[in-house]
Amino acid sequence: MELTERKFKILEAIVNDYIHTAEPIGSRTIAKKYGPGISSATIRNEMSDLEDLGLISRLHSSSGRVPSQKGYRFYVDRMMREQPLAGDEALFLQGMIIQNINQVEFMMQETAKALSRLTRCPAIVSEPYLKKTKIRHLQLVPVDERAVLLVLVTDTKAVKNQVVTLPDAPGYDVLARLSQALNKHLVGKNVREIDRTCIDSLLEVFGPQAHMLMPLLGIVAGMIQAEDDVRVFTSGVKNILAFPEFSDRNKADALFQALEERESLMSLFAPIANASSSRKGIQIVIGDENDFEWLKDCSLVRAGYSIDNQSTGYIAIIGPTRMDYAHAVSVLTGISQNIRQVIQALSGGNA
Amino acid sequence: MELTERKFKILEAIVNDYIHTAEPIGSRTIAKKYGPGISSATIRNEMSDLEDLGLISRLHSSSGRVPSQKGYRFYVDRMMREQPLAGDEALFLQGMIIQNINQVEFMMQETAKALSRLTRCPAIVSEPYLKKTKIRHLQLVPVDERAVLLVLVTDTKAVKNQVVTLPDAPGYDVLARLSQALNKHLVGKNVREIDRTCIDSLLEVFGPQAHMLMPLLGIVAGMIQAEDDVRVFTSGVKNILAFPEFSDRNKADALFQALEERESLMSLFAPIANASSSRKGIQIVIGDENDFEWLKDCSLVRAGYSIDNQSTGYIAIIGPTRMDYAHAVSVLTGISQNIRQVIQALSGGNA
DNA sequence: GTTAGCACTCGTCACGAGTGAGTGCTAACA
DNA sequence: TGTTAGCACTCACTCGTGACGAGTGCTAAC
Repeated sequence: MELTERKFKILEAIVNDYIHTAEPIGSRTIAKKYGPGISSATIRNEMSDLEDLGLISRLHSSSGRVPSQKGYRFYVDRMMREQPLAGDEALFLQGMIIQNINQVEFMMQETAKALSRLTRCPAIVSEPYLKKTKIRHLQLVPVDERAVLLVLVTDTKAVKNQVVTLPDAPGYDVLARLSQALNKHLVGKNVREIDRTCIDSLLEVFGPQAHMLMPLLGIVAGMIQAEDDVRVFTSGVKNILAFPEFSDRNKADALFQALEERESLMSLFAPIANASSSRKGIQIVIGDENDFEWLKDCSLVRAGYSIDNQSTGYIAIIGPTRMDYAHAVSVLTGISQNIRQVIQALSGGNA
Repeated sequence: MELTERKFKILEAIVNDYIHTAEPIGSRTIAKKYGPGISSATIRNEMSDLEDLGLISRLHSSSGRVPSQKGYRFYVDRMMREQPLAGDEALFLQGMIIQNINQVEFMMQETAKALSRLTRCPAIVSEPYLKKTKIRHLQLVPVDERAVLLVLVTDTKAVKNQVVTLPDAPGYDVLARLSQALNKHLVGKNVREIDRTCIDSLLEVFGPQAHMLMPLLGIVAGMIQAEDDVRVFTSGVKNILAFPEFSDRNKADALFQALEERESLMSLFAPIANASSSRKGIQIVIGDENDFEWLKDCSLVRAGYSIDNQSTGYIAIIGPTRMDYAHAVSVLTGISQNIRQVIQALSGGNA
């Protein structure tokens, strides 16, 4: 779709205005902003064309125009300009790299908070997805006669733990041997690398007491395979109330509900099938393009954050389709870089 | 304050009605419900007396009456009847005692969910407060050359962990000795019992390498002393939107804000100074009785849950002053008993 | 192709009448 | 002395109406 320079500018004016005011834009308003060289009547003609193209629409016959979903998509793909973070925003992010953060959980929560504060939208952050994370250490901690706590440390210093009940009561020596064997064979591997070969050689080494090993292996596999174990953090959910498009109780309700449920939050981080743009690693899904009913009135802007250039977790915000995409993109870019720095610091690594 | 039988019944009718309808109650409405033996005019006279006593009030000169805060307090302390859980509610709770819950975190979240679902109010649940919980096991897990992960298991099977950087790089043997020493001297103790004497004897035993022990002791102390480490879970925050008294955006906003911040949530579990009733271990704080500005329009109903009759954690709900106190009390009672059962199962103990 | 002018549409706001739920007061009654 | 019926009064709420204004499309002139 090609537009004349003037139509392009008019569409841009409509989108920008509507993003900030949530009010339909009339021809006269644009004529004034666009400069004295053009009359409102001309703008009206142009707007009529834009409407025919499906880029803008009207709420009723005599209202101003609002961008359509197609219009937003056009804007995001073709018109949105890169926007540097405002000075105070950049400073805010600087301050976020707090020293002595040694709990991934805390860092995630703080990230979500920063994200929602800067964008004024609900923010969702998922912790690093273990699938691509390596096991750094495994430890068995006795809890009960037959129960042990299996602690798994990843290379991002995230810690998972689960109590496992063993078939026999393991002596101290057996526990030590189990620990050693698990570490020897599993440390340094990610999920893909824990395959049949690996497990077989582990069982072989352990010989007669292999039956003690099995439940542990199951749990280790479960802990890293199951997406279930990835924690998701939200912040600023109430921000949706500030958008007039959610003043309808029912719409807000559905969103709130979804944002409280882990399952629906995880679905935000699924691969995106529908049309969406990916620019500098930022994906934008607008309105109907979303797969889930509760998101049809919203747009999702998300980014993966990465360690050593491997994507391992997601940050995202949700807002009305009218949201300030350009600003969202710059904030997400900034924050995902931030996380990378912090995680690298955490894992004590040199990038 | 003594009331005649009739005034008592009228007040009761007003409170009960208002709790369920949120509409001011008129004399005629009461006359009809109260039975045919009394006229609305008489009720009006009685209501006038109740108003003089400060138990009910009017929104404007010709409106019906609503209970005042003092009226709710009177109701809670003197009139509220014990109410058994409804059959389906009891069943719901039964179903909650899920097998194989071996993560305290998950259990807490489920509890909050149940609480908010049954009361239709925002629910807040704090995990067991370590101050009264005993250390079951300590473990040092190597993470880096100089960094170790300190894992602390409590007798409720809750697990805390934190990465500690040591002054020297500890060898494997040193780590083992550290682990042993910590366990020998700290296991089975709660915070009060980790005193100077305990620490001194620990340092003495360890002799020349005491400097390695100090940072660890600091962290252990921090982990259990700091109330900071108690996690708080919420659920059903959006429920406040269903109450007409929070249709005002600003009121809802303040509440949402507070319910997202750990600090304000923790304050809900502080000792209660003001007037409040405690009945079967349930505390009720009504409106202005609350210490915090953001709670002045709400009532708080909370209960401690306990293991071996020691209070260790809290569950609570927040609602409008008009909330259904009797029902809240029965739900909180049921759930706190539930938690006790689950935790006992978790800690593998025989009550 | 652009623009001024004009008739038309439609949402919003302010106003006023009507309605109904509720009250207090008074006088009569048991 | 307590209870009740009747009545005048208050006040929030609803609904219809008219004025207003922002916006449009169409037409004719430039």
